[in-house]
Amino acid sequence: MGISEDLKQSNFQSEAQKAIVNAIYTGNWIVQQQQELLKPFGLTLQQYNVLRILKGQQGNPMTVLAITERMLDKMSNASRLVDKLLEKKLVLRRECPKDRRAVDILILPAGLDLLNQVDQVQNNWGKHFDTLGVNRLEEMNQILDEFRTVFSHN
Amino acid sequence: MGISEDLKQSNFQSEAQKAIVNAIYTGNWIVQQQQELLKPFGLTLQQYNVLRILKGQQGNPMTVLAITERMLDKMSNASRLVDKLLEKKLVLRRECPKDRRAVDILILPAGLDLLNQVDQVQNNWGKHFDTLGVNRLEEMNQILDEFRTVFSHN
DNA sequence: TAAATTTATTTTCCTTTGTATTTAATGTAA
DNA sequence: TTACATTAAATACAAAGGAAAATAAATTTA
Repeated sequence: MGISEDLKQSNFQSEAQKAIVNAIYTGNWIVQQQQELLKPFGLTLQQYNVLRILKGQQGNPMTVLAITERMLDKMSNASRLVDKLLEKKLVLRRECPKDRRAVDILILPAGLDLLNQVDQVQNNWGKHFDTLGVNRLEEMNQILDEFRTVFSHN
Repeated sequence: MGISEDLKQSNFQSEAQKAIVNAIYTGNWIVQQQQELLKPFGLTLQQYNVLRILKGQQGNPMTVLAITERMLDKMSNASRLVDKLLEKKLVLRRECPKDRRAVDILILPAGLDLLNQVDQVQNNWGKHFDTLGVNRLEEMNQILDEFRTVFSHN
C-alpha cells in the first residue's frame, strides 16, 4: 500500500499538496500507534513524554517551566499533565526551595518502573522501522527537515 | 535549522527513533500552520475538511456516513462537525428521501464562498513548498509511504 | 521601602475529542 | 406479520486541549 486507500482517492492538485497531506497523515498514524501502545499502561502520549523528560533528569528535580520548555508540544499545559501523573503517584511535587513561586517535580520509582515497562514495548515496536535501513531513515529525517525549513525563509 | 532546536537537544537512540519523532513533529507543525490559517475564518481543520469533501460533490448531497468514509480522521464525529457547519449556516441538512434514517448534507453558497476564500490563502501558503522541487517532494511522498508500509507486514 | 512589573504556576472557561449508548428506521427470517 | 439483527445518526459523558485570567512570589524601578 502506498499512501492509504483513502488518500489515493483524492487526486492532489500538486505533489506539494500530497506531501502536506502525507505528512499530516503519517504523523497522525504514528501518534495513533503510540497511543495504542500506551493505553494498557494508562498513560496518554503527553503524560508519557513528561515522564520521559523527568527520567532524563536522572533524579534531579525539574520545575514545571523547565518541563514545558523541553516539551515538543509547548501548548500542552505541563501543570495539568503533572497533575495527572501525581494522581497516578508516578511523580512527586514539592515547593522549590530557591523560588517559592516554582514547583519541583521528581519522578518516583513507580514512575521509572512504569517507564521501563513502556520503553521495552516501545523499543520493540520501533525496531520495525530499522528494516528501512539507516540510510533511508537519514534521508527521511533530512527531507522532513528541509520540508519544514521552507518556511524559515519568511 | 534542521530538526527543531528542541529536537536537537534530544540525542536519539537511533535514526529510527529520530524519524518517529520527526514525523510526529512535522505532522503537528503543519497542522498548527493550517489551524492558524483557518482561525480568521472561524473554522477548525476538521470542519474545513468536511466542507471540502462536500464541495467535491459538486452540489450533490451526501449522507453523514458518506462524509465519515471520506474523512482521513475517521474518529471525528461527522454528525458533530456538520452541526457546527450548520450553526454557521454553511451547509444544509435534510432528511434523505430514500432512507429516513439517513440525512443528506449539502454545502450552501455561503459555504462555497468561504471555502474559496480559504483555499486562496491555503494555496498561497502551499506554494512555499514548491521551492523544494517536484522530485524532492515525490521522494518525500515515497519515503513516507515506505515508512508506514513497514507495519503492513505484520 | 512602596509601587509597578515580571515570572511561575494554577485555575477557569469553553471547545473539541474519544467512546459508548440511544433512538429510529430498515432489512431479514421464521 | 412478529421478532431479531443491522444500520444511520444523534446524544451523552468524561477526558483532553487552547487560551486567557487569577494567584502569588520575586524582581525592578522610582
